[in-house]
Amino acid sequence: MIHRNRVTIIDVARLAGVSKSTVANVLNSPLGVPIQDVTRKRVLEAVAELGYQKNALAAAFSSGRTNTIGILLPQHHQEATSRVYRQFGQELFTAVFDAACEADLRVTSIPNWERDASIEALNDRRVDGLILASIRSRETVAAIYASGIPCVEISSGFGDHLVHPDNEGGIRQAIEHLVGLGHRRIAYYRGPLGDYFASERRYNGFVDACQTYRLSPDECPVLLARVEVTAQLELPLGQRPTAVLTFNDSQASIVYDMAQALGLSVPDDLSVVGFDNSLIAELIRPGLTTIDNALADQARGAVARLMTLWKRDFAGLPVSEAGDQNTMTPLRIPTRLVVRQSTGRVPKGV
Amino acid sequence: MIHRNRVTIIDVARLAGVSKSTVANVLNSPLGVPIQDVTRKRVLEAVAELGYQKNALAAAFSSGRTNTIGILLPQHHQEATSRVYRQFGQELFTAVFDAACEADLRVTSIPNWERDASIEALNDRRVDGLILASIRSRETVAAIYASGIPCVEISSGFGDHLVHPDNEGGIRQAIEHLVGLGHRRIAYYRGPLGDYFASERRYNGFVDACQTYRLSPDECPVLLARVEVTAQLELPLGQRPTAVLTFNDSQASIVYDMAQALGLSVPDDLSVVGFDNSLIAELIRPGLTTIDNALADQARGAVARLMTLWKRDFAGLPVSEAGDQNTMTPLRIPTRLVVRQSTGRVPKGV
DNA sequence: AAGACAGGTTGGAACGCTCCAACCATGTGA
DNA sequence: TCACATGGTTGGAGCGTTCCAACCTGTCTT
Repeated sequence: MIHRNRVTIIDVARLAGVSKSTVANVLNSPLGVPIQDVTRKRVLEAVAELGYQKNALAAAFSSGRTNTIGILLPQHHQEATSRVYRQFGQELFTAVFDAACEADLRVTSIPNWERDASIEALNDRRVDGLILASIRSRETVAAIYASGIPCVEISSGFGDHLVHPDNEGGIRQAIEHLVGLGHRRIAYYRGPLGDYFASERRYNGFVDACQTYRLSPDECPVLLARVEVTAQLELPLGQRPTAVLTFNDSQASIVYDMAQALGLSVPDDLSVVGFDNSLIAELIRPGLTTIDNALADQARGAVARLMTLWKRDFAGLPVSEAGDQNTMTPLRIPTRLVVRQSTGRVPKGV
Repeated sequence: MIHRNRVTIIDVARLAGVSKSTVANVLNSPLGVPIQDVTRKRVLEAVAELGYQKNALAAAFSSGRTNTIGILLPQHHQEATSRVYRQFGQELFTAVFDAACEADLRVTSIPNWERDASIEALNDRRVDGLILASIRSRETVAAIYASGIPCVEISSGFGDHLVHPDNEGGIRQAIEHLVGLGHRRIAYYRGPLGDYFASERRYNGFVDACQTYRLSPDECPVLLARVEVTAQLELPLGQRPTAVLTFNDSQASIVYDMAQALGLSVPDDLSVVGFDNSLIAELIRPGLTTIDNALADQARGAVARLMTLWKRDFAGLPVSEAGDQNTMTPLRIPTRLVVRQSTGRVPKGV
């Protein structure tokens, strides 16, 4: 070990002619310990003169708080995981990172967890809390909650502390947009994804919105497989959907490809709406109209939630205290419609 | 502080009937301390029985080693930063993360650095080393090196320890591919990016490759601005480039848009080749032929380099020891041509 | 005058590891 | 027999903070 002889709090104390406790009080002043202005000034001068830097490691060890959030991304490693899918995790990481920075917290990515079930390894005190992203295994989530580390889930729904986009509302916004353009035959391509939390919510949102806007279920089929989409698009005008709403942007790009194969133009013959406003929506042509899932807001919400859990933890209350409404209520983040070029008025003759 | 009464190494020692040093020796066995099999067994049983988990924080504090790599992504925060650009940083983070996992290391993302020049804040002992990604400020890099934290640069070239893709070789592969398809008029869209490390290398690679393949500089213009690209593509067949090679994938998608605006089909009228094999290359249509920058290999290389720096540090040698060839030589990672649908045979009649 | 109290400061224990010098057997060569 | 190495184990110092009870010095209250 190469302990370059660093300046410690004691050196500062000596130079300033005070005790190390006083130095600590000055440096951690937000804690509310009163200090005379003269003293504070002397200490700060000594700090500046010696170029003192707090040893974050020692502080963390002593206090038990690391000011670090761990983030668990789903199946980060699996070779089979497609790049588009990883993309979501990466965007989420960035969003959490930015939110954490605003709160002066650090972020680390936690490895390997789903593969070797090494959830206990989380317990090594390196993080004060966890953010779980889009986890699909109920057991995993349960085990993590059981470990006692404060944690918040984003885009999944197994545990106590949830943050997710307003999936139903987002779908409603999409339908509203399409209805406004004259569409009545709107298919929902639910896609092959089964076990996502969002999948179910969005599906429910679709059914609800159809009722709200008095769209007949016959005219608004829910499609599960690619062949079904193709079959629908092959129907003659007047019978085929004039718009397809998809579970996420990646599915929308699949619809693009199918439409092209059938000689249908987006948006002239077919309007397409995605969900998430991921990078792909920006990149594919025509630009995809989609529902922004407000990832940055989700992340901010998750970080804030984590911080309230800490505060409560600090006050000594049990985490699962019943009746603590404001932390147990899922945080639902408003979505926003982003209109690009993939949606247009319903074709003439419908 | 909520010190849940956790199991410590001393509890294990007591149960196993040995000293805590012995427990430590068993648990850190790779260090080469010899231990009797009976003892090891007893200790491990005690560990299992008590469910002992090493307090990583205490270990880090005591040893001064955190087994954590910090990664500095460029301009992470700036609002103006485009999503496509962030994408690179995100992919890099993932690549480093994966590489670090293989080496049993953690990764944290370091905030705010370019904005408030808080490089000293890196010195808080939270990380053992740094990976700098595509930094554009020579001063920043110099300051970080000066701080004494071992660090390796990816895709920039200011300091002592570099990892970068074989930019020249990649461009050569691209040219070779195009020449093989019959192209002679190959434009290089260098784009507006000025101060990237890779920018210069790739440009040099282009000039070299043109010489190698005896392509005349007149027929192979280097384009800096969009208007120049448009001007070139407006020339009649026989005079206009039949292929455009771009500095990166994002530029290639711009060329797509310009070609479409001019009624040129990719790849029938115009072949396009990108660089990086980023997500965008996969997503845009037609799929973009591009040079894979082997980010995963770059990351692995960077992590490995960092580890050799630690080893050397540990041996007490000065970091900037002259003549240490194998750590001072930049690591050049081979690239790979990825052929998709954006390249085809040169149009008839050229 | 004595007590209570507030503002400001202090000393030292505690955190749970790592690391090292020292130690104890036992075997080996001279 | 002694010196010496070798395998295995141990006790204790040290890391640099945080946190708390205690303390000091005034001022206010009764």
